[in-house]
Amino acid sequence: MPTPTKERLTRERVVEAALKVMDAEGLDAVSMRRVGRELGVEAMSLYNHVADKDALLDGIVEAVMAQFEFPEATSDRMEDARNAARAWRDLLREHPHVMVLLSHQRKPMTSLNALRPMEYALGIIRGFGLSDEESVRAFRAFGGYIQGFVMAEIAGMFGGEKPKFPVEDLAGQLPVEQFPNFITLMPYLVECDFDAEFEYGLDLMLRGLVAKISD
Amino acid sequence: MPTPTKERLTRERVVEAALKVMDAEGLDAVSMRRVGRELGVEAMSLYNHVADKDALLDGIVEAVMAQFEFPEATSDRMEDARNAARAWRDLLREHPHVMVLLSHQRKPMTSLNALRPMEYALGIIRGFGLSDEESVRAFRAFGGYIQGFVMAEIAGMFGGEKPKFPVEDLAGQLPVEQFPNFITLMPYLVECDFDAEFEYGLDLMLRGLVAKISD
DNA sequence: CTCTGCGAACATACGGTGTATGCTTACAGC
DNA sequence: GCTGTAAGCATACACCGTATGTTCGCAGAG
Repeated sequence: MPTPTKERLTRERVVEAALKVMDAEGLDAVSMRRVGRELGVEAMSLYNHVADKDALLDGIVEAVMAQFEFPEATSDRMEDARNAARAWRDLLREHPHVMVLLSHQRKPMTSLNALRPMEYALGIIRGFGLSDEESVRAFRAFGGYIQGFVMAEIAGMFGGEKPKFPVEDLAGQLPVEQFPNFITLMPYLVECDFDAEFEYGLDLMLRGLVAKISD
Repeated sequence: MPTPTKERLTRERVVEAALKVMDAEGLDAVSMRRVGRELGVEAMSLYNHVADKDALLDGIVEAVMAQFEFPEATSDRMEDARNAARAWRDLLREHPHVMVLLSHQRKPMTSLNALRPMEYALGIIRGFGLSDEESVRAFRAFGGYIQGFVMAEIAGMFGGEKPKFPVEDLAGQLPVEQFPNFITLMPYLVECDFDAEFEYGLDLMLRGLVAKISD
């Protein structure tokens, strides 16, 4: 057994360390030097296992995808769909900073680990009995919704707990006559029960889907 | 009249230059030095008009929001909703890199310019006759979908034209028995008519909404 | 007109970043 | 034990955000 204190570097260990740093200190903290330090190694040593920083970031995304927890199937297709959506949301929320990485990706992900959750979701959607083409469309629509919702959730666009919508600052200086809807809805805009809101939008899409199917 | 070649710097001019650089060369190109050069000025001069780089990036987001083009109202609520969604998508696609900025925002936007499109959308949704609380939920659901779809679209997650899904590379090495759905749907996953797909998901949500209303 | 005051623009410097290049070290196979 | 090879390291470069201190140009006062 080799000395465990000086275990060899591997691509996996490098990516894992980078993910750890990102989760703990944010995306900006993920520098080659910082990740190296996390592993007790100089920055340049990482390049023996990772082409460049972009490749490292890609590795992080892949590693996160690999953590997707496949929900158990139930007897209810609707519930399966909901569970899959929830699992995807949970995963994104567990690693909030991957959202930024996803948002400036420039190519589809192709690693098996990244594809497996996709395969899983496609299976569920096909179960609804849509045509192949429409299955793909529904898949993308749901994917878009989930990702977009979580992005807004994480980014704090919905107000909610995090920084709280600065109503008091705003309400005063807002030209009332120009923002009637905003002002009327302010009480509900200020707070946000993320779970409930997520389920609401999910329900919207699912209802639309069954409506489309029964055409 | 002051010499036009040496016009004074303003916050507006700085932000505008930064937006121009971002659109033309990407987000990474937006550095204080680069923006300064765009204006024929040293990097540090920018700090007379912008607190720091984060404030500059916030300014970019705000400037983009201000470009939102409000569609004319029609006699059809559904069509109005669709038009608003399309306008929002168009705006995001015109400045693809703001997506990244939106995704690591940490607070709601509060400038009037940023709020105006929101006010507009809230008005349309309230027109459907939902309760105040439900109007907000629907607003967030739609917003999530649109943003998420465009993010996936821009990021190239859908394959489509940009880098084309590397099917040939993938199809060969895919463990076929583990990815039956993926392989079956591959033809539709490879190509993507973004406009049509966007409309499909939008339709899904709108149908769900009317279904919910007629409960 | 000069003088003054003040904000805008600049110059410099510091500690950080990604990574190209070349060196050193340690281990695998003979 | 010797050697080839790859892993890890040290150095260096260009660029980054920005703190700090200086200089410049113009507005208003006398």
